[in-house]
Amino acid sequence: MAVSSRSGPVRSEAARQAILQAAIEMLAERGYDHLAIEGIASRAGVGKQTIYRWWKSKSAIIAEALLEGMILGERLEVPDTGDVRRDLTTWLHAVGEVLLSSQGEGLVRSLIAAATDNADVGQRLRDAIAGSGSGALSTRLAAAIGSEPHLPEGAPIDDIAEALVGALLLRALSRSPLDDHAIAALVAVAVGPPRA
Amino acid sequence: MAVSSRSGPVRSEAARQAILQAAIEMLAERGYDHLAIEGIASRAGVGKQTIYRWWKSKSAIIAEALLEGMILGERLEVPDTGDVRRDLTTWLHAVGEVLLSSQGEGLVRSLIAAATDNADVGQRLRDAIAGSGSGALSTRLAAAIGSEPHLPEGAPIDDIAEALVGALLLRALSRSPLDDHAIAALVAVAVGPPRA
Amino acid sequence: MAVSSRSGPVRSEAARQAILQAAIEMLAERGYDHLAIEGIASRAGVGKQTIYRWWKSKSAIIAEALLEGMILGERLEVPDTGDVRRDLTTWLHAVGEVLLSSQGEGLVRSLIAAATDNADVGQRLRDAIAGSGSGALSTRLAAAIGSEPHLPEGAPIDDIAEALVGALLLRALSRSPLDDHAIAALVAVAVGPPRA
Amino acid sequence: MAVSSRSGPVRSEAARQAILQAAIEMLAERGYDHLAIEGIASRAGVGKQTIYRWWKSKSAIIAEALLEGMILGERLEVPDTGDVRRDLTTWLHAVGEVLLSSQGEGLVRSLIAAATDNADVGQRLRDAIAGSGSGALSTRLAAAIGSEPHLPEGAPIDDIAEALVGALLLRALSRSPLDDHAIAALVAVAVGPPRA
DNA sequence: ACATAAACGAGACGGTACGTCTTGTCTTGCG
DNA sequence: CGCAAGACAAGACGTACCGTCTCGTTTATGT
Repeated sequence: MAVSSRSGPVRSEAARQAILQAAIEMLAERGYDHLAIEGIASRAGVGKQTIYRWWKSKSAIIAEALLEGMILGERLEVPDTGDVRRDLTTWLHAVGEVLLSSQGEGLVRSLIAAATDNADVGQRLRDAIAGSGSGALSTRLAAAIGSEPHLPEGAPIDDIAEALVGALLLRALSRSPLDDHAIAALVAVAVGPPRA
Repeated sequence: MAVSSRSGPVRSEAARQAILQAAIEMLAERGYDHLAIEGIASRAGVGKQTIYRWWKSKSAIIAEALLEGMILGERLEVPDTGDVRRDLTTWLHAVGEVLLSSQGEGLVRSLIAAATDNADVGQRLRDAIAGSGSGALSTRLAAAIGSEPHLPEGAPIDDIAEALVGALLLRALSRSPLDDHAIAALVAVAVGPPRA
Repeated sequence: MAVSSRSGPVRSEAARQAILQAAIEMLAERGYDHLAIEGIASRAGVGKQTIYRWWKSKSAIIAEALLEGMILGERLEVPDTGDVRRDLTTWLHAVGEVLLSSQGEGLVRSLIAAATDNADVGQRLRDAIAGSGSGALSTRLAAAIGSEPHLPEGAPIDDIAEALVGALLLRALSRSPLDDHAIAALVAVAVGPPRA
Repeated sequence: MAVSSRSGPVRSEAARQAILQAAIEMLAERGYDHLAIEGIASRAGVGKQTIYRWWKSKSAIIAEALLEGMILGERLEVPDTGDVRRDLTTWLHAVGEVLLSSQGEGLVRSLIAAATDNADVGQRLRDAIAGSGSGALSTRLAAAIGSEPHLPEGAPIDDIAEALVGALLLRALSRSPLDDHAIAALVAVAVGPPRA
């Protein structure tokens, strides 16, 4: 004898998808602070009220899109060849390219801007990159425990990952290129100086 | 025998100061994205055109105020007692309080938001905290070279400082509190695990 | 079986009225070129966009108010006692007072200024005064056909009316008072010299 | 032993001419209400203060240019062939062309707009057209006294001229074309119906 | 099947802020 | 001391969005 609470139509999944899709497209195109709810509604073919009914702010839309993996996708997975220095180096090169690419330039900063007024975005941004899933940075570092000077048993894996990601954000904010030298230095910070 | 390039009135220093002052006050009060140029002009008793004549955007105003030390001031200097672990711990406690305080909450995120559309702000933010002046983090770490496991001769001081600051920004974005455990972990990332 | 062309909210008649009312009040108070759209919006308790949505310029607002009879009203009707000379004289005295009165001073010139960038205003201004409704000048002259030297069968009634109104506008522009002598002369121009 | 009343340079005639010239050019190009004092100063190569020092408003500049004959020039002189009907017809055709021409379109309305906030402009506008110099309308009508039905001895010449000019202004304001029919009607108003 | 009622698209509304333009005054240094 | 140049406080311009609110239409239940 389950009772339904009300009659009438349910939330339109098509509208939800269209909104998220329009949001991430326009985020990439115009950046977070030229992203307008009216623009999203118009591009998604949706009334503004449909957005306001389900989300509190535009940052909440971004947070949801981020959670669904619609933004960063799998572009930033850390490889695992067994050699953690090589893997980190490879990954940092990939990240560096995203930071500089025409589509990524601005995207990362846009996400930071979104995080600025929505803690969820910040958390999901951190989890998505440093987090503990498969392909995530923490996981990769954990697998290397014992093999590098800075990664003894009990090393603060999560904090190392966080510091690494933080350093990348800082570079994104100051538009410093992530060149070979910087990459080597970051690897050294994370796992220790190369053996002689 | 300097020659002046033109005649006519000269930039009003009083107006410049009033604008910067009004900007940082309102930044602290209302956050970066409720900071309005009209509001700054009105609070500074200045015409809008006087702002647009000299700055390209509100983030440029913040960048200039930051450069003049009107925002972070000397609140974030790293102490130097000779014991780098103790000094970092003390400093991180101070930073943690700024991040949580009613006046600092939002201020750091506001600066990040400003950095989001102005590379200068990002650079000055980094320099102001990680930079190499007296009382700056890099300087303090350099002084400790040789005394800690992660700080041998040739350690990538600047990158360590950057990673530390980045980690703090990331915590600011995700509103993670900077508790004793996190502080200890960050110290370990920077200078290595405590000796037995 | 009329079909509506779209769904959604409908134009607010209250806002429209408030805008027209505010516009004519401020026109009388401050004159056409100190009439600001922002001022109208503010006095009408309306957003600026609500004005721009429906009118192209401030002169279009004046044109509409004029069309609705909100400005000149019935102040300028030509009387009809059967004696066209007496009627014109009476009417010109009334017009002269409007031109000189504190509320009319400026109002007529303001309407001329509005006509300056909106043909509709010019047309409605002409129609409202010279036009062919009941109480209008043309009508009164037509009724007098055959009774005066300049008004034989086939006289160019409309052009006489237009010339008369034009002469009044020219006096308004040059701030020449409309004294008894001028009135008599204008009557003579319109209907001919008095009989001996 | 003439004494000068003060030291220092004297009003620059070159600047005065440049200002008047720039003003009438821009008046023709952009219309009275897009005519900006800054624009005049800039085009004339003059400081704004030099304008404000000598004129109270932009309409005063127009008034002065009008007085000097820099605007209407001799374009509107009434011919005198001895046949007043023909002369008026010719003149009205010329006026009609000015009203419709690309350079005159707007110019007349601009002058009306200027008259709107400067009685001098109105007066000079009337005098320049209806006035009593050689080639002026009143003069031409006076010469025809006795030869036409509406022009007996003692006819109100000045008022007829004024009514005619007023009718033209009204047509300029309402953008009514001055076609052959209208011209014939105006001639009839001024001098009476054509003889059978 | 029908009534109910929520979700929808559209978009008008009162507002705030934008970045630009112009006003009239003031300031500086040249001639 | 007149002038060209131009900074200044003030404030209106017309545009872009905000978040709320009405419309009229379109579904999905519950009766």
